[in-house]
This record gives sequence, structure tokens and C-alpha cells, in this order.
Amino acid sequence: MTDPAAPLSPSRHGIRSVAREAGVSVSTVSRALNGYADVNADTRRRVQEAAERLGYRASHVATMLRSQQTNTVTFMVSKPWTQFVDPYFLAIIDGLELALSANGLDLQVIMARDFDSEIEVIRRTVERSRSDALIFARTRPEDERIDWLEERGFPFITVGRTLRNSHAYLDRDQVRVGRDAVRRLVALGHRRIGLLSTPMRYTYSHLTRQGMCEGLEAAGLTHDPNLEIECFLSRSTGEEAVTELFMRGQRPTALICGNDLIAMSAMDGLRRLGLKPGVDVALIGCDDIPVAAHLRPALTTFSLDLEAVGIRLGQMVTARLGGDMTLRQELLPAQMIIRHSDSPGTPDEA
Amino acid sequence: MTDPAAPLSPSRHGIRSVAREAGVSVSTVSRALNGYADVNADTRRRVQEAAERLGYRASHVATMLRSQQTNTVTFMVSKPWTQFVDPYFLAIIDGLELALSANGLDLQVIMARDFDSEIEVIRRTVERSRSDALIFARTRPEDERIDWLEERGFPFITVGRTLRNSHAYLDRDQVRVGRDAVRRLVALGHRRIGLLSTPMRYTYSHLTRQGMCEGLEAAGLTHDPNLEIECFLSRSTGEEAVTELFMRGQRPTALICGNDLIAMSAMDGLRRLGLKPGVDVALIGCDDIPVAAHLRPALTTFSLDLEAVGIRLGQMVTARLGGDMTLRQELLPAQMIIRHSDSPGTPDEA
DNA sequence: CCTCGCACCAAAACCGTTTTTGGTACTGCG
DNA sequence: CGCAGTACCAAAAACGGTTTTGGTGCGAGG
Repeated sequence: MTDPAAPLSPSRHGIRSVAREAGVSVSTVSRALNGYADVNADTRRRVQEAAERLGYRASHVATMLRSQQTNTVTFMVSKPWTQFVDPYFLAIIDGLELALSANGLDLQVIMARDFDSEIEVIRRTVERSRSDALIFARTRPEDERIDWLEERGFPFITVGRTLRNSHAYLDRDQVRVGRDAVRRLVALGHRRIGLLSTPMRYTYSHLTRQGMCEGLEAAGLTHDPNLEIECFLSRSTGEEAVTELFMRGQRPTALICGNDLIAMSAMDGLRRLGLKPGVDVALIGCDDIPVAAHLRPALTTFSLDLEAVGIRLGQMVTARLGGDMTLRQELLPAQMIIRHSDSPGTPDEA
Repeated sequence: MTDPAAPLSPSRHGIRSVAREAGVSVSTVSRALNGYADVNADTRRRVQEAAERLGYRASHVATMLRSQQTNTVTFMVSKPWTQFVDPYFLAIIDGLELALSANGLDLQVIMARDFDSEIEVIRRTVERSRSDALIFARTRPEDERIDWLEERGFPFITVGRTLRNSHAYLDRDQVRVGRDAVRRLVALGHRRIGLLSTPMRYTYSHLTRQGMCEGLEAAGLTHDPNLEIECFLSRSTGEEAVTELFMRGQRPTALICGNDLIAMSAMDGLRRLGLKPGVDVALIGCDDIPVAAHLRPALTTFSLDLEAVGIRLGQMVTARLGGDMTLRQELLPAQMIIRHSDSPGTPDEA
């Protein structure tokens, strides 16, 4: 593989050069540059100037090796997110990077090619000790990634929950999303509310469903499994789901969609059936992706400040790496953004 | 920062353990595992089994330090891309990761917080020798990142061109995009064609403009600077631009938009002026972001297989790191995807 | 029988830092 | 003057691999 034809850097100056230049020993340079106490102010200045003159920067790799810390946090992006432009993960990374860099930590992003390679990607990262902590999302009720990491005592935080919930996590209050969506639709007079669910292998799909059931129950309604269908991550998934759902008879008058992409494509499906989304069938999405406001009808959905999620993740992981072993499990509320897709009568069809 | 309260890994086995377990020397383990020739097949097997038994994996950090190679390629994401859900960079990364991992290279993603920090982020990465090569986009006519890297002889590839073009790049044929868009609109009878340009600090904005001028000239028309306006990356940029453009008088009957996000928001702006996008004013975008097909009217735009771009980038950088010093400069054609936003009369307003 | 080359492998040097260890010079106090 | 304590700093030992150096044992050729 990749022979050493390309030298890393022509002739970088090492700590020894700096020591020579400043007329002190190597260890003094290290201590001076890293802000240790027992170094004369004058000596420190001399060292700093010498380092500056030579353009010296400590090799990150060497530092890692000696200190046995990478000062790096790894964020794993699962493939299904990327296929779909779900801005989700990008926004989180944005905030995460902000919080980490404020604490002198680096962010590394790794990607899992597909569902099954996730665990392998994690193994590679952890076993070859390239990172001090791991963050990942798309948790599943039974998640072997978590089993594996717990077994090894490797620090990690998930975005999302599992069945056991024995670990640190930060998650959206997805049950409330389901409940609130139902409440809103019931208030608008709907009685037959369908669910276009995200894939059931993910925990949050179950939580949404649970919230929906709770909402229906609170309204004295019961959940009809015939009005529910599981969508998978393809571009036209909502369209297909709607088609199948409406062929079953017992048509819903409102649809709760597991995410905005499903809702978006469900609109297309409704139109193909000759129905006006927002007029004939109410729609509520989830995530508030940027395009949601631009759809016709504009999509009513649930929003979450993802950059804030990233920042909070950064704070949590910083605390953990700082030695704070508190088990943090936090829930963030999502805010319902009411637009037009859930109620008819708005002049939005221009 | 981050004290060592969290041990990296409890008790990992090192190469010495493997050597002991296999009953050979340390160096033999290294050579056996790395596929060197001068090691007895039998010995190699014994070593591999021992490593397997102990669950040994070479520390990436130690390997880096000794071999002076990181086997890592860094991709820099500029902040403006992420604020906006531009799937652009995600799709590229996807392909890049695929190509790199096939060659045993790792991908690292770094982010620049804002425009000005890009150079600083690059410096940190290169000077602390964390990577063997760099890839980044959003090139500018005069790009100090490129100057800096060239000065140091550090391998890099850009997605996009500069004024000098003295470096390796992979880019979309943006001039042709401008030309083709004009040709299409002229064929549809338009004479007053406006441009909602992406920010002029990026090279591709100039190239689009150049292509547009060439197209107009070929049709015997001249470009009217009054019909041109520069958009910046905010959510409602197209809306504002349209408003301003139409206040100038001399209204265009068609708009070429630097990207789909601009086009999307321009549609909103047209509606606010009481104009029907696609009927009263034709629109052509660029990028074919996934939502383009879902807009009403569906957006005519230019598409490029971004995953293929990523794969090609991976191949180019692999060759470079393999010692192939050929200066690669490649142009990829974008394909026009004709939908409805550029021509009236389609029943797409349902 | 001696020597040379080859296949194999052990020992040691090395990568560039941080951390530990140990020592020197100087100060203040008895 | 002697001794403890302090402030500073040099030398050396890690970190965990890879690469170089230097054999050794054995078969073949002279």
C-alpha cells in the first residue's frame, strides 16, 4: 500500500531543534511549551521565541503515543443518514466540533458503509486506539455496538436510546413527539390517524409509536394496526407506503410521518391518488429539515436545535474524559412547528 | 485538559506479548503480520494464530510515528456548506471513503468553523502531521490555502479550480452548465435571462457566469449586468435577490440560479410578487439536490454523480500517495435534468 | 573441507514526544 | 558554617510499533 514515495514533511523541526535553538534541554522545552509551573518565566519566553522562529509544532502522533491519549473524539455516521441528505448529522457535528475545539479536543468523523459494518468500524477505531471516546446515533433496542463497547469499558455516548438504557445518552423526547402530533390532529377533528413509521429496527421508531398510542388512548381512541406501515429509507418510500396504505381500505384522514423525508414523499403519493395533501389528508412530519418550510403545503413538523445537541454532546463527552463518571442520560424536547400540511384552508397553493 | 482518568484500554496486548506467545522475536511478528517475504510460511501462520488468540491489533499511533506516514487522507468541509444542508459534501465523502478504504487508507474529516479559519485548520492538520494528503472544495480564484500548501509541497487535491490552476483538481464543467442553461432557455423563447449567482468569491461562480455569457453571445444576445445579482448563503437569499432584481425594472423572463437552494428560495420570492414560478418566470437551478424533484414546480437543474466524484478523488489521491506524481486535472460534465420549472404548461400545480 | 549465499530470525536503533529521575545552585534559617 | 528546602533544569526512560543491523545454520559449489 502507498509506498513512502511522498515524504510526510520535508524537514520539519523537532523538539530537539528547539532545545538547541533556545539553549536548553529537550525536557525543558516540553515543560515550557505545555505550561508547566517549574520553569523560569525568562526561560519559557526564550523557548517560545525559539519555537516560533523555527515554526515548531509538536507532532500530534508522538504526543498521542507518549501520553496514551488521543485527545480525539470520534463521531460515527451511519450510512443510511447520508444516502439521504438528512441534514441531521451534519448539524450535530457542527455543534459537536464547536464544543470539542473549545476544550482542546479534536473531532474525527468515521462512516459506516452499511448497517452491518458499523460494529466493524467501531472495532477498528477502538482497538487500534485512535480515539478516546465515541459518539454515535441510530441506536437500536438491542444494540451490539453498545454491548461491545460496554464490555471493554470504552467511553461512549449515544444519540438515542436502547432497551436497557444502561449507558450515557442524549435523545429527543420522541414519545412526546408522538403524543403531541396525535393531540394536534385529534383537536383538528381527525379520528383515523395513520402512521408512516421509520424503520422499526431503530429505537426511536418504537418510541414515536408508543407516544402515538398514548395520545390516541388519551383521546379515547384505539390504534388501528391497519393504519400503520413501516417505511424504509429510499427516496420514494412515503409514496409507496401511501399507495399501499390506501389500498387497504379504511383510509386515514391524517398521517403522522416518522420523518420529513417520508412526509415529503408521502405528499407525492397522495397526489398520485388524486388527493390534496393538507386538504384531503393531513400530514405531520418530524425533524424540520430545512426544506420543510418550502414544500407545498409547508410541512408541519417537529424541530430540534441540532447544533445545540452537538454542543451538549461535546460538553458531556468532555466531562466524561475529564474524569467525571456520572452517568448522563438527558432528554430534549422537540418543538412542534405548525405550518400548513396538517390543516386545510390556507392559501398556500400558489 | 482531560486528565488521564479514563484509561485508554485496560490491558491491551502489545507486539511483545504476541512475540512471546508465538515464541519468536518482536521483529518477526512485525514482518509476519505485515506480509514481508522473508518469513517462513509456518512461522507466519504461528504468529498470526498467536495474534488472533490475543486479539492483537497494531496501535495505529505507534505505526504512524515510526513509519512517518499516517495513511490518512483529510477532507475539509467548509462551514458554509453545512449551514445549509447542501448534501454536496456528504455525497462526496461517501464515495471518497469507499475508494480510500479499498486502498487501506483512512479518511479524516475536518471542519472549518468559518471562512477565515479554513487556512488555520489546514495549518494545524499539516503542521502537526496528522495526514498524508488533503482534499477540499470551495476554491477561490486566489486561494491562500493553495499557496500555503504548494509552498510546503504537501499533497492535495481540490474540488474546483483557481485562477492559476497549478495544482491537481477535479471539477464539474461549470462553464458548460452556464452555456447549456442559456441554450435551453433561449430555445424556449427567452431573451431576458437573469442570473442569481452564487458568491463571487468562489471560482465556480465566475465560471458559471462565463458560460452564461458565452451562451448568450452564441445566441446573438448580450448579457445585461442589471439582470444579475449575487446571492449569499442565507436561507432566504433567493427571495431577497428576486425582490431586488424585480424592483430594478427590466424584468427577466427567466432566471439561472447558481444552485438549487437559491432557486428554491427564489420561487418563494416570485410568489410573493404574485408571479408563478415556471409559468411567469422560468427557473433553472444547479446541483440537483434531492429535494429538487419534490418542489412545485419540480426544478430543472444540473446533476452530477457526487459519489462518483468522491470515488474519483479517492483514486487520484491514492495514485499520488503511491508515488505517481502526474498532475491530474479533470473535468466532469454535469447533466441537465429537465423537469418543469423552466417551461410552463405542465399540470404540476396539484 | 572450506566458503559463499540464502533463508530466517533476534537484538537494537529509531520515530518525536512526555514524564520520571536525579542533581545542581542558590536561598534562608539555625 | 551547615543543612534543608526550593527552583530550575539535564539526562534518560518510556510509549509501541517498524526498520536496520548483524548473526546463525544449512545446502550447494569449488
